[in-house]
Amino acid sequence: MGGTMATNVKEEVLEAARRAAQSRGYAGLNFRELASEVGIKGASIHYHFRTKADLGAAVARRYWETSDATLQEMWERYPDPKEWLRHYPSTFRQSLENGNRICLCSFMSAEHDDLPEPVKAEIQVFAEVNIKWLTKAVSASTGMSEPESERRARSIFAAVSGAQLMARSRADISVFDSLIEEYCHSGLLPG
Amino acid sequence: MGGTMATNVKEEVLEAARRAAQSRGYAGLNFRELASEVGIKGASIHYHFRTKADLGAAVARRYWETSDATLQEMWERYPDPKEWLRHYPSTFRQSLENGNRICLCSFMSAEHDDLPEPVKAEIQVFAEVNIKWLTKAVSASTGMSEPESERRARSIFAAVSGAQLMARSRADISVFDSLIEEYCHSGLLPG
DNA sequence: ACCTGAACACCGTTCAAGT
DNA sequence: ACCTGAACACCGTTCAAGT
Repeated sequence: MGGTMATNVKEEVLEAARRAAQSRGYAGLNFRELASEVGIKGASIHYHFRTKADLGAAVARRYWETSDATLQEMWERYPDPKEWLRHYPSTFRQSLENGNRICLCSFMSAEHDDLPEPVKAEIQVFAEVNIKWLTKAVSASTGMSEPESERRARSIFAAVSGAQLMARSRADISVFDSLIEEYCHSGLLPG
Repeated sequence: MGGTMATNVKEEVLEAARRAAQSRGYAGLNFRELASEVGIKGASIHYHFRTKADLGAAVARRYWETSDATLQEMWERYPDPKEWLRHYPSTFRQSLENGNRICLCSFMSAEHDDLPEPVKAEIQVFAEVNIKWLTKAVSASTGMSEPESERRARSIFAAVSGAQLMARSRADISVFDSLIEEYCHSGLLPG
């Protein structure tokens, strides 16, 4: 009878919204469709999330929190810093595996001009969390200076995002793998 | 008098739609708004473009045709193949300069799942045209083998797209410049 | 040939009402 | 506490009808 066992409608909406937003963006989110997935009516979502902007911001916040946790786990799982960078692209690969979805941050970066401020803010945090993690990983595995590591971290983040986007446009995950391989080959990513 | 002097409503719609799509995507295109920019009513656009899908496909086709012409000009303007690659990112930079817009292909790649087939097809051609051009530029300036050059060309296209997307999310063109610089520094782009 | 009014289906949102 | 039907103002899209 613990609270954790109960189905939580709010959580289900949040999860359905995340999946939808990774497929069709913030503009593609709609209350009536999300509601029907969860088994309630469109109007009922407003009980849990006051506005669409609130839902979008909640989804984006949860998204970077999850990413943060996943990256921290990689911290602990692999002893060698070089492993960190080698495994980083797999977090983006998983979105593609999961219904050819892309990173929420990438989709919402494209939608930038039509996004409510609070949503933009949470999306920014996702990028910052990833870049901070990458900076440490680059620094630890190459011995680059801190500003150099950050510049490299940013370029890795942008390049991996671009690879994911291109793979989605072909609906072909092997495109992603080839691009990452070439990033390694060219020197952007380590060996 | 000459047909080239007459204002051409269809052309104006096409141009307004391109600008809108680079800001807000295919989903963000709307007939009433485009029409009011051109001075007609929303419904009138359907005389020139049967459906939104037809308009989208026409915009995307025109987009790769223009890109193709621009790239061919670079062919002729610069004698040294190394200049070709150095100038390639500037075509993406211009979209950012022009109202923080992004490449139509990038936005529509994100929107992949909600795109009519003919639009997807034209967008694919844009990527192919760019990759073919880049392949020649890489091959001519590095002496890499043909398959190696194409792999590198694809990774440059993906990475530059990602850099543009990230710069848009910050609404800061200097982010783009820093990323390109770091691509050069890392070896993805030449020196 | 070129354009429009009016209708349609759908959206986010609100709110009084239900349990 | 949690959900709903109905209504509202608005949107993109369509099509028969205008000139």
